[in-house]
Amino acid sequence: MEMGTTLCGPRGETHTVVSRREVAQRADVAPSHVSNYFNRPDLVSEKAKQRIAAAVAELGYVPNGIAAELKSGRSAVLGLVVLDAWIPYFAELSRGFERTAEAGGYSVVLFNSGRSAQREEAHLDFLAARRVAGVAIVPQVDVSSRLERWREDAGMAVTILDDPCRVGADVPTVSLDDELGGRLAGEHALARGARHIAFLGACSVNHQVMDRLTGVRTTVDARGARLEILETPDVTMADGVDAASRVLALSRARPEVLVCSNDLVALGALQACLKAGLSVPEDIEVIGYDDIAFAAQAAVPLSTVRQPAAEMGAAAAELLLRQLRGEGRPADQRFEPELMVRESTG
Amino acid sequence: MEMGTTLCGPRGETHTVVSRREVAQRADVAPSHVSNYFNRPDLVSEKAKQRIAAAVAELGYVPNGIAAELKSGRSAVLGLVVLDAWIPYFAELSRGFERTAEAGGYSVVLFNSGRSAQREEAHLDFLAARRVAGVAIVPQVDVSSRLERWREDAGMAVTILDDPCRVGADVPTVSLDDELGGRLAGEHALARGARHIAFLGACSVNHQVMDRLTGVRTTVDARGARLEILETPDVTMADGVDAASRVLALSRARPEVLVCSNDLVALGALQACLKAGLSVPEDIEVIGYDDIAFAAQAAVPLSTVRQPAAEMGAAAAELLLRQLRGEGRPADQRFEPELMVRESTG
DNA sequence: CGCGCTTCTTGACACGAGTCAAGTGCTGTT
DNA sequence: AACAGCACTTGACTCGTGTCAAGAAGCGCG
Repeated sequence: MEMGTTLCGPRGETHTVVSRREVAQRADVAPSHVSNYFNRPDLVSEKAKQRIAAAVAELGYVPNGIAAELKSGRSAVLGLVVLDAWIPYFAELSRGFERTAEAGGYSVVLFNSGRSAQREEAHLDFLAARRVAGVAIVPQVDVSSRLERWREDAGMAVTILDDPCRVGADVPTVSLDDELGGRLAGEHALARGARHIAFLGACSVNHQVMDRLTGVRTTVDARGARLEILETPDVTMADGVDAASRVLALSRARPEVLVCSNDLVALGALQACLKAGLSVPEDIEVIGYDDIAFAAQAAVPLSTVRQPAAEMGAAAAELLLRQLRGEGRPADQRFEPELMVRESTG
Repeated sequence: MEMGTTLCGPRGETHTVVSRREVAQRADVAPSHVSNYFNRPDLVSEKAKQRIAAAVAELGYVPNGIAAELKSGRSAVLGLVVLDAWIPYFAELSRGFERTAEAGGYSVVLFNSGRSAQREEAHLDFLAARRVAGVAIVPQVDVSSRLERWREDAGMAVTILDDPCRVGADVPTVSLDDELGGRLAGEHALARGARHIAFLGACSVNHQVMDRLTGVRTTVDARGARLEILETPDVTMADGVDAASRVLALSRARPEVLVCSNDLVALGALQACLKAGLSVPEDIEVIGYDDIAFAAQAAVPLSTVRQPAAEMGAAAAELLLRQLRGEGRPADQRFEPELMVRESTG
């Protein structure tokens, strides 16, 4: 008897994958009864249960989830697309998302766009093709109209983790007031008497960073202080080291405070300052953004603007779950940043 | 005409998902020709191509990847199960894995077991049901026999990121010599004249940590020095703070070096020491493990035993790809740790 | 014995694609 | 005019499941 699908390996070796037909045959029941055994066990007699259980064990049968999904038309999976999961902020966010999604009975597949619009699109294509139940994304470019169509036409749950005013179409968002975050950082710096501030970050690459800069600029302009901007290609520690070195190389008129677009840049800048023999905060102050776990733990504990990453991830998942429970289009979720004052600003 | 699958939302709203049938009808071709359009465009005339393309665009048709997978029996996805993706070491590892997998044409789904055997099993169930092409796992318990069966019976690619001697069955592994790592740390400490060493970590929870401890113990015993062990529940910074505090509370006979089971614990321990008014490395020395990016960046740059996380992740993916290319059971990959001496040990 | 009722059990039919042998035109050659 | 050859196009079948109406078996009751 040649049963089971035979897969031929690349070297000609063959493997047989067990399907419910073989199980049914061995247990001497109809194939559909094996289905009942898994999905509606109350319909199956004790005797049949035992025989099927034995056959399943002997053959090592695992129901094919793909076929089940095909039949039901949608899979119990939520997709999460972030910029870079290895940046602690996104790692935290993913963690919160995953916890909530799992509690709601969904699995999570995680993707990094790596800030590439191309990869972002490829990942969305993948998720769309898999008929995933819902998608949350920290977008690099505006994908809202596409997601809106998914929501409207296909009934998918979608959420964008970005400022609603950046989002063209009508898609639920989870966001944090980055401009306020920038103002908090700026005001804190000015309150400590600064007249010359440098902003370090990838301003032109990223909305959020731009908003933070706008917030800083608002406060600086209001007080007639001086703002210098140091553009970085990315927001890693190396970028921070680099940008800070550039600042310090300017012999005349060194800024009193370095406001950084995130904690990684700030940690890099901090390192560069210390290495240059400056002491923080006496000679120069540093402010970060995000409040990752390592901020409090740096050579000089870092003052920073806290984003509640895990909560935001959880909120995104919650928004998807609400849509999937059929509660309509949920309201946008807006979070507020919080200033954390530590030693790097005295 | 009522075409397309109609999904009924929980509130009674309906959505129609476009299938190739509607596209075919609108383009006035046979459904199977739409298949040709996507998979063998050379068979399709220019005229038909245009009509199909138009229909696809107008209806927003996205081929159902689930159905395609069902037909082919396997999906172009690799699963990666790690303990905690938000621990920097695993984040790095995932990054390496993802890069290599993607270069090989596979998508990656990432799971955290959170050190729970239950969740680990649930994730493996999920991957098995999805007929994923390959699975790599950093195991919490011994899952090797199960994976071996997958490889033998179903022709799946599998890899375990663990010491081969911990792995019962015949499954390709990627590992690092943790005992050597422990010896490196121990020898370094002793070479600096230490006679009393404390080891901080979750020894009983984790093979790797236990091996590191064994390595340390070997060197310590060989020199007749004293070794004290501080068990922690997990390997977070908080655990490090806690364990170090316990060490410092012992008024008599403070150890000269704290050897930690990973960098997070070491960073926590470092913080606790500094807060207690001790200076590092003058009053007490600290050694970590992993060499995460933040180790070099700590209050006192951290001496540590480097694990090439990204390379190990990439190696795991490569092992899977080799199996999928039909190159048989690849040889185990063994990495060597490397001592990184920084200021926390003078 | 016949009827209804409950408790299983079954076969037929989707789901949405890929595949392939068979079919339809059309062109060019003899 | 017949036919081979080529370029497309099509319908039927398959993948492994969930669902559901219909069938079977057993049982109690009148």
